[in-house]
Parts: sequence; structure tokens; C-alpha cells
Amino acid sequence: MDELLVPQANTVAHPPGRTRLEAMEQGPQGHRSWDEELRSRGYRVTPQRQLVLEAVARLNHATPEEIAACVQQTAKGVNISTIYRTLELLDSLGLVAHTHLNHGAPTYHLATEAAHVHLVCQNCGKIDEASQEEVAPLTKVLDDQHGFETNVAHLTVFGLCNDCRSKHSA
Amino acid sequence: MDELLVPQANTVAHPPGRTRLEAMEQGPQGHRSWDEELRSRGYRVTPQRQLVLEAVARLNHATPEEIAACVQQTAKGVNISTIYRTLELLDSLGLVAHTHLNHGAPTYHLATEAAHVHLVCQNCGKIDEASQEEVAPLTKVLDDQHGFETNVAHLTVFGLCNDCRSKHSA
DNA sequence: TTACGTGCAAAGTCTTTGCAACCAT
DNA sequence: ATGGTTGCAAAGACTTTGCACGTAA
Repeated sequence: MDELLVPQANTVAHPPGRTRLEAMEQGPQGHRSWDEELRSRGYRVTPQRQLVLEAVARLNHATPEEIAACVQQTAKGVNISTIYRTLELLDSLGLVAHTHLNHGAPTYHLATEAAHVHLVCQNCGKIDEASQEEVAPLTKVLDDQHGFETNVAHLTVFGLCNDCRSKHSA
Repeated sequence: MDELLVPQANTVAHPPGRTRLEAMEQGPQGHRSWDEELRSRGYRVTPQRQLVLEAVARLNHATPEEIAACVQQTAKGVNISTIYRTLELLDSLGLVAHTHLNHGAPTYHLATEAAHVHLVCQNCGKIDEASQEEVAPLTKVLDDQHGFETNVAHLTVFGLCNDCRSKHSA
């Protein structure tokens, strides 16, 4: 892995300040840190995987390409196919989650974040979030009327954000 | 258009029985039929466009490829790029609408259908629908709390359908 | 040491575009 | 007739895969 321009230790040095990733050290799946989660399932902990996880944590709602760009700022040799493979792995492990927004490119975010709903503005593309509680009335209706169990984490609502709404009426 | 195996008249003959498309004859945009809608905006009425519209009406929630397969059963010479171009046109005219379901492939349906929400089962892929009224509580909350104007027609909810839910607990 | 993970390049899938021929009006 | 439409083929965007080398454990 000659191309990696980061320290060759088990874990890459963190930038100063507390990152979202560090906040994960206590782990999402109960209380395992992300690297223990990998190792305990027989996967290896690599700088690439850490960098991808950090990028997901830092960018929030980023596409694979955006994540690649972010990772490559630190380690420019990381290949895009590694990004895809890593995202798939982290997703299957429940460390990250993804949703399909507008275009078709999925966006990834940390699974530790509270389940939330994405509000995508179809005019400016801005992404807002709503809490799980706010959509409780919806999930209840769907349960009662259709016996449907909503996956809140995957819920995306399209429409017009506050700003674009005002401009529109103007 | 040698490849078209359908009558070369302005409109392709309808199969016996009342189709969803025929029900559109009175038109969605007030009271124009779909072909008047096209002509009045300077677009031409072609057999391809009719076939695509019929396929969308018949399949409901079909991907471009599925629509192409359906169209090609009748007229095997219709090219996939024509399908894409036609869907884009019909979409921009408000004759059809699309939503992004699971994978990323958009699915199309007639815009005449009452605005509805798609309930996608992440286990079996089944697509159910909920009415606009059922999601009113959600849109109200998003409006009140975020000033967000929900586009109900584009709303898709992922989760587990009634059947898969039962099987899961078993 | 062992076999998992990565970089690289090539192939795949889905969609778009340029262009000449064609046809709806 | 005449300009919007289509089929075809090639190009694009995004993602996946095969393989040999490198590396975490």
C-alpha cells in the first residue's frame, strides 16, 4: 500500500478535536468500537476502511464519489473500487447506512446517527432532516391501515424547502 | 419506421376491453386527451408514444426496461433510447410520473392516478399504495416544523409488508 | 505464514447523445 | 415541405469484477 500517505500504524492519526467517528468508539452495536466490530467478524482493520468511515462521518449524506474525494485528500492512492467495496461492507455490518436521494447515486451516513428522515428539496437540492418522532403519525397510519412496518431510516421525502417555497411564491 | 408492426394510422388499434389509457381520453390536465395534450404543445403523436403510454398504464410502476419489453411485444423495432426519450417527454408534460424505488431504477406510472404514496417491501419487493389522505398527518408536521412542502406524488416508504412481517416473526 | 484486502484495468449496467433517415402535420 | 422523431451506434456515468501483489493478524 505504497500510495497511502498516512501513518502505517493500525489506526490513522486523528486530526485534533473530537470527531464523529471518535464518538463512535463506544460503538453502535451495543458497545463495540467500529474496529472491534470488524475484527470480531473476521474482517481486517485497514487504513482504507478507517478513512472511509471517517469520511462518511465527516461528510454526512455523501455519495461514493464524494467520499472517494474526501478519502483521497488524505491518501490519494485509495482506489474508487475500494470505496465501493468498503461502503458495501460497512453497510452490511450496520456501521453505515445509505438512502437513495434524487439522482440515483446513494448517499451514506453513519448508522450511529439517530434514525431520521431526509427532506430533499427538489429545487435547490438541500437536505434537511426530521426526527423519528415527527413521522410517528405516518408510521402508525401505515401500520394500522396496511400492516406495513416502516423503515424510518430509509425514508426520504421530496418537496420544497422553506427557502425555495418563499422564492417560488415571489 | 419500417420496424413498427402495428397499423400505420395516427393511433394504434386498441385491444378489446377498456384500458386504463382509454380512461385517460378525457385527459388529466383538465380535459384534454393525451394526444391533444401533445399536439397542443407542438409535439407529434406517434405510435411509439402511444405504445409507451399504454405500457405505463398497463404495467404500473414499471422501469424503462420493463416498459421497453412491453412495447416491443407489440412493435419489436422500438428502440430503448426512444423509450427513455418518450418517458422523459411524457414526464415533463405531466402525463406520467416516476418515483425512485429500491435499486435506483425509476419506475413510471400514469399521472392520472390520484397522488399516492408507494409502500415498498424491502423483503419481497411488493409495492403497495397509500392514499394522500393517509399521509396528511406527516405533511402537516413537516410543514409546521420545517416549513417543508411535501411532494406527495414522489413519496416512497420502505419497510416490511404485512406478509413478510408475519413470516419474519415466524 | 496465510488468506484477506487493495490497486489496477477491464467489463457491466443503465442512460444519454449525435446523426442521417423518416414521417406527422 | 419541413422540422420534430426515430433507430442505430457510440459515448458517458456509475458500479462491479478478476487478478496479482501487498499486508493485517
